[in-house]
Formats: sequence, C-alpha cells, structure tokens
Amino acid sequence: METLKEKLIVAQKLSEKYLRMTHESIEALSSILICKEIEKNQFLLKEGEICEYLYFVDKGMLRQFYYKYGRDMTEHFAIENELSFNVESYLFQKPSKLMVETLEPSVVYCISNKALFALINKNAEVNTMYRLLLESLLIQYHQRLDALRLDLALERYIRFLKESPEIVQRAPLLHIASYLLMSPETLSRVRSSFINVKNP
Amino acid sequence: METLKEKLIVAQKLSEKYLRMTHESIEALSSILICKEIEKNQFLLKEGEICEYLYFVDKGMLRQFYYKYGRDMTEHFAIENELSFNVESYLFQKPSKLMVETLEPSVVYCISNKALFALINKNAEVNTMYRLLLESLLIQYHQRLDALRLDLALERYIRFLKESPEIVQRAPLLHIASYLLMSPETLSRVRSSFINVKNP
DNA sequence: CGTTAGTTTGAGAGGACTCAAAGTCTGTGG
DNA sequence: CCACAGACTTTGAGTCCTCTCAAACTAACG
Repeated sequence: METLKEKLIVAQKLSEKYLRMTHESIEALSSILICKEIEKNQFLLKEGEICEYLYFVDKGMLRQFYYKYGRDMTEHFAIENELSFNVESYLFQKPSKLMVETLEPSVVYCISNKALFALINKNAEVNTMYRLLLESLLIQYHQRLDALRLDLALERYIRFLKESPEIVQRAPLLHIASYLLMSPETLSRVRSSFINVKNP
Repeated sequence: METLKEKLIVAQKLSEKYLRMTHESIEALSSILICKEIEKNQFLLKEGEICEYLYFVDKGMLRQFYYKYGRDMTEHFAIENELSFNVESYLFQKPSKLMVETLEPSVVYCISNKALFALINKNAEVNTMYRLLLESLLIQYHQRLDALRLDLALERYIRFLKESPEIVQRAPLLHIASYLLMSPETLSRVRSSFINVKNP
C-alpha cells in the first residue's frame, strides 16, 4: 500500500530530526502515524477541544493561535517538517484555549497521545526520541522568549525574517503581526522602512 | 552522616514534585545530589561557562539573567523547591550566555549533567521523572510566553504578583522590572498606581 | 552617622496604537 | 476575458504608554 511507504518516510524524517533509530523503531513509529489531508483555512483543533494529536507537517502550513482579550494572537507557525500542538492540552488531555488551523492546503501526519505513550512505554528508542523532541521544543521556546524581549518592532521583524524567511513569504501579514506583537499597520510600516534601509 | 539524610529529603521533594518513585529510585537520585551553600550575590554560573549543573533551591533565591544589548535582563527567579539552569548549555554542554546568581544566602542541591544522564540510562523511573520535569518546564515556558504577550506594564505586574507574590516581596524592584520588560521607573509608578487602585 | 545602593518623582521625547480611509490584490461569475 | 466583491495591505492623523535623563528621597550597612 502506498500510504504505508509514505508513513515510513515521515517516521524516517522524525528519526532524522531528533534521534537516529533502528529500522524496527522507525517502523513502529510509522505504524502509529495517521495521515490527514486538509484544505486551506480548516481547523485541526478548535477552542475547547482536547488536543489529541501532535501534528507533523508534511506539506502546507499550520497556524497555532488563541484569543487574548478578544484579539487573535498567533503563537506559532509550522511549515514542512515542523510540529504543531498544544503542550498543556496534549499532555494533560484538558480543554484547549489554543486553536490550530491550516493557512494552506496541507498534508499532516497525526500522532495520537494514547498511541505515542503506549509506544514510548515499550520502545526505549522512541522514548529517547520523545525526550529529545521535548528538549528541542524547550530550546525553541527559550529562543522565542529571547526574541520577544526585543523592544523595537523593527528588531523583532528583522530577527523573524532572518530565522524564518519562508514563513514571512507565505503567511499573511496580519498573522505575522500578531506573532511579532505589533499591529498590522505597524508591521506594514516597519517592513517598508526596512526595505528602504536596504535600498536607499 | 547528616548530609545523606538531607539529600534523601531533597530527592523526595523532587519525587513529590514530578513523579512518585520507589524508595530505591529516590535513593539513587539522592546519591547524585551535591549540596552547595552560598552567600548572597555570588555566581553559580558565569557567562561563557558551561552549565554543568541543574540547581534545585532548598533555601534562598536564585536569579537567572543575561545581557541583551548591554542591559541586564532577568529571565527567571527560583525560590525554595524550584529549579534553575540554562537549557541549551546544560543539554548541549556549550558555553552559556546566561548567568545564575544568588539574591539571598542560599542552599542549593546540584545535579550534574553527567551523573543525571548516567542515572537516566539505567533507571527507568528517573528517566520518566526527567521526562515529566521537561514537560512541566515546557508548560512553564508556554505560560511565560503568554504572560509577556500582555501589552500593558500594569497587566504584566498584576499577573506576576498573582502568580509569585513571594518573589515580588523578596526580589529587588530593579530585577523584577527587567523580568517584566519595563524600566524600574515604570515599575515603581505601576506599583504605586496599583496600590492606589486597591485603596482609593 | 555617612556612604552607597535602591526607589521614587518629574519632565520631555518617541514608538506604537487606534481609528479611518485609500489603495491593491485575488478569485469568481457574467 | 473583464468586472466587481471582498479580503488584505498601506497610508495618514492624533493619542497614549513607556522610555530616558535628572534629581530627590529612602533604606541599609559598615
């Protein structure tokens, strides 16, 4: 079957990214993957639902966001080979304030909480891979905190541009603005002033 | 020996906090703890050093900070029963930009990277405890990111006051200000305006 | 009891916000 | 293939929050 092969490829990518594993472990991991194909502007996780899956993006783009005082706040973007999920909701299986939506037609591979922990308990390599995944997420969050401590809107934009040029190209300005903690108007001005600085 | 007993108590606290373990595992964990007593305003980790230890505060208070464009930025406070360390530097054993200092005379228990991972590899319970520790840290970082997304200085202060009243009492205003991303002057004004709101 | 670190108060400047309106792009239907 | 609706982005004007610099005040420690 074709999808079996594809799942194996995705499991290999995960193994590549976090921990090189034996073929058996990769196969075990691939067996719990669930492929999902979704069009643009669809929800993978809605407010109030429990985050049952961890989403690995094979194709397309996801946006993680929530409402803060009624405003739409982007927390994270995920493109190819990146992950998206709500930590609290996934780990404690409690209702999520976060939502996940597609910004492009996408193909994602879902890893259910239940299946993952069952596998972790019987496969030491997957266990370690998961640990490394957590560690890498922690470092990612740490860097994001550092990025938000830049006080000028321009500085936050430049840093994001440097780190994720692809996302800057593909995501709507509105969402990049909320991700960078500024109004869309400010991002528009910042962006044009930055272009003028580069080409005087 | 007295210190053996104390180490056991600290290991029990860790077990209590993250994962109830068997006595054997707690004992194994206690055996790798190193007690350190330090006075006020001393460094546990300096810039450029490698973060060899994870610090668990038994008594006193630690501050985690770094220089950002020449400014002293507080990243984290740790009081009794809390942890302090630099994720990147501890996990990858690379030089740290972060520093850790004591804000009070303190007693901390240190867990060396080497000893911890050796133990993790042979003790499944400690392995799981470490995983839960990482997960709880991840959630903590996630909440901190959410807190920094409050735009008004007053809101950030109120939230911190609610979450960590103890730290607000014990830490110098200067450091709380940098932790909350505002100038000391602003924090001083915010604080007095908040008191006036409460007692009109 | 003086020295110094830490906190408060004041005045002026500037970045980013909001509201409002104009301009641009995209996709659908005639 | 063009025209138009709706979404997205840009531009403008005025306001407000927080910053910086400066100086006064307070507390802590030797």
